[in-house]
Amino acid sequence: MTIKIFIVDDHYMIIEGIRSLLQHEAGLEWMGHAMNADSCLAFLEKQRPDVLFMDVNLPDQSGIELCLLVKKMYPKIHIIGLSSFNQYSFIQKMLHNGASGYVLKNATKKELLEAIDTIMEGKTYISKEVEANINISKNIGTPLITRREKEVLVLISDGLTNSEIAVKLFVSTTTVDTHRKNLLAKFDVKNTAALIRMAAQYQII
Amino acid sequence: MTIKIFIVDDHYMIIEGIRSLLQHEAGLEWMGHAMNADSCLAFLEKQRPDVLFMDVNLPDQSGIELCLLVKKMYPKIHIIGLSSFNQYSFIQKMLHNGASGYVLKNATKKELLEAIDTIMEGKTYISKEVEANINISKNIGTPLITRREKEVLVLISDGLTNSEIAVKLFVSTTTVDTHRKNLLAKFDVKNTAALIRMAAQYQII
DNA sequence: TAGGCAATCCCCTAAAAACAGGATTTTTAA
DNA sequence: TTAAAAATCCTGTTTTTAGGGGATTGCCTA
Repeated sequence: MTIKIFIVDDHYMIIEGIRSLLQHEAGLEWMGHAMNADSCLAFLEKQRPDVLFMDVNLPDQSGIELCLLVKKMYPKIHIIGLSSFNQYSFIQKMLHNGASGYVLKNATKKELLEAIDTIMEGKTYISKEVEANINISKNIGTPLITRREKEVLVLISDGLTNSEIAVKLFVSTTTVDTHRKNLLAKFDVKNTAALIRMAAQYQII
Repeated sequence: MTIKIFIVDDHYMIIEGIRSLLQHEAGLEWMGHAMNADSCLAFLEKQRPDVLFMDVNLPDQSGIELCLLVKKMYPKIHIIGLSSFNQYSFIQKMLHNGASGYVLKNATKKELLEAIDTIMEGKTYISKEVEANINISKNIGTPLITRREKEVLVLISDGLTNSEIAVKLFVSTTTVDTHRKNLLAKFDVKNTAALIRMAAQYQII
């Protein structure tokens, strides 16, 4: 039984890279690629791969959302998250949304084959490099902020004051102030400057 | 006459991707790859490609520095910068350090061939996508800040208050305040939050 | 050698953010 | 369905920034 492989990624070189690494592998069948979420979904309407490599960042829709969608519609498809960044928040979200694995875009052929084997057995594959980072991230702790907190954070970084944010979000200034306090606490910083720098580093803004 | 191609990139898939796109192209000779600056330099001691694709981010040394080094030692090699990010500061630095071109990692085969042709004619190749971004970046204009202002900016982003910065720099708090005011004016923002976000975007901090 | 710029310092006021310590109501997820 | 989490609101006080004015020194260069 051959394992059917499909990939959705907007980077042509990654598609070619993975294809080049896997195409002639025994037991694998290369079904092709899509370069955005829409064409990926269109493809899945007609054909079903066993393994779907999915870029976390797609042009039309985030891979994180697409992952949830695909898993809901076709639960049998095993999804492997694909990203240049070893970023805990992405990995966490992909796995939460049903991905069975996560590999970086600098993975070797050996790693890819290992990933495919592992997830076809129903297990979860996380490359060692990523795993190490998860532990670090858990320790350092990328703050888990809520939707509303993120909204506020973005508006703060836009240069708005509490009262301006309050007007924009139709809430009281004290509410905004509370969100702000929580953000400072979650990021463990003592003022806005440090908050914004960390948010930028974590790529939240 | 065949054009000899070499690549230095730590992402295996990018290497394979480019190889897959170019390897069987008439007139091109694929020399191989290096995955870090050191092995790239070691390779160049023995062989000389005509075109060298160079990742901006390498594990042991930044591609920006490597570019300068390679150009100094082997001026005849044409370097094409390679990056996932359409970031003006990188592009600018690569070109300043002698690169002849800059392409993104989602380039198509056509684009790569165009890039190679263009730079072999001695011209500079910048993909349209990147070019558009350069113009935007130039218009927005990274503010010209002084040494001292940058010092203050970094300390602000560390979360220090004016008085803490004053102690650290052995100056009065009013001095720090003045620098801060000048920073706000130069970045054309009205508070610290927006200042830090811009500084992060411009990669000043 | 004069003008420009960087770096330093000062005063004052108003606005904003940080700190403290609450409370209530919705949502969400186990 | 129920407990936890998120979102909302409040009253205070203190600290820090922002905005408005200045001024002096020293260095570089046109």
